Amino acid sequence: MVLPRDYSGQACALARTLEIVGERWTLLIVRDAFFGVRRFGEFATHLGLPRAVLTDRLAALVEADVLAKVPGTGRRAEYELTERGVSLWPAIRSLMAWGDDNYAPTGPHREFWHAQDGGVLDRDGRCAACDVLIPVADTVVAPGPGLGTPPEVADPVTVALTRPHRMLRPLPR
Amino acid sequence: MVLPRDYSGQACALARTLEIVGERWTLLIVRDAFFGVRRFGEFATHLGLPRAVLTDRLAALVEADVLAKVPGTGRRAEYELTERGVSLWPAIRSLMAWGDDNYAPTGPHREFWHAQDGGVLDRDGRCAACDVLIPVADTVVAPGPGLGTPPEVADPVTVALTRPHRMLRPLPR
DNA sequence: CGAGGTCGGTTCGGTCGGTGAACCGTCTGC
DNA sequence: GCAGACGGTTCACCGACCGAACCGACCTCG
Repeated sequence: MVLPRDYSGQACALARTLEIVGERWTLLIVRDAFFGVRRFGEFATHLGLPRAVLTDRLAALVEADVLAKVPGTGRRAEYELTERGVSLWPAIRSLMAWGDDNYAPTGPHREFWHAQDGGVLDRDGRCAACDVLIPVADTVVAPGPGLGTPPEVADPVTVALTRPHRMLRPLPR
Repeated sequence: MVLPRDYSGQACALARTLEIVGERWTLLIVRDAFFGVRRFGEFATHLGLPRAVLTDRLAALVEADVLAKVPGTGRRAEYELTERGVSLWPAIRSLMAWGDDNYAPTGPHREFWHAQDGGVLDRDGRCAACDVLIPVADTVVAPGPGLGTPPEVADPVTVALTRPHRMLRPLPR
């Protein structure tokens, strides 16, 4: 789509938001960043999108201050969510919840736990055990009942994403 | 974009959601539906999108059971949010809030009030006056400090959307 | 009843973005 | 030093989007 390079004239916060994260693939890239994906190749193999598009999207997200390009190990760059990027979490969480509600007859694809006490989080991010709003960084993402088993031979990124792990932490490599 | 006709292989609730509402214009159409827009021509004039695209999007939303095509006055059809469509509100609200937080230096574009007591709603939809979660149908949408004044000569739909009114109710014509 | 206007929608040609595969230079690990 | 991994670019093809013109059904008014 030219999804959102601009929604000209739309004096609306939603239109402005979609100019940033409304293009094809963009929200999936951001979601993966929440789940710990950080390197170009990891995004490419997990999402299976054309590399030229990935280059374009990452640059746009850095430009918009949603991701930051930071030097990683061995001089390879990594992409890391900024504070602005992390603040997108409630919106992404809501969209996932809607998808689970409507298209996951066997239950949600993923669950979220409070890292400190293991309590399950509701869709607003409140812990069932301690009844407190949990920041994303203290959240563990884990496969839910609706997440089918991945194909026998899956790439290492998909495998790493399918086991419980702390959000925002780089995937083990 | 082929935005989301399919994100093949993505066993993820977010990808599934974006297949439905991730294409260019789709979420803006749904937002307008929340604000009371119901007729083909109203969507077309307010959004300024190609009519062929609007035809396509409305059909897809009806097919996905987000909108329902109902007979209106004088045999003209109207498009109305279904229960499934209404349940998209938290996600849309979150995306708008993010846009306001990051790109509205003078304050939010819109405010939401509890229709019964006039209390201001926070971004989770809780009323500051009575401290209860307010359903969308009991919400009034009103211009906020960040919403610039529309151009002198604005179309009637834009004008109607710029004054406080109950959500989900058809716009006065 | 006939003319003009409104409305919902389709058609069409031009343009733009996405797709997928091949290619390239740098860096890493052995 | 060499082979492979990695991040990124290039290119040709294709489908979606854009904008304007067109169309038929219905409404309104004289």
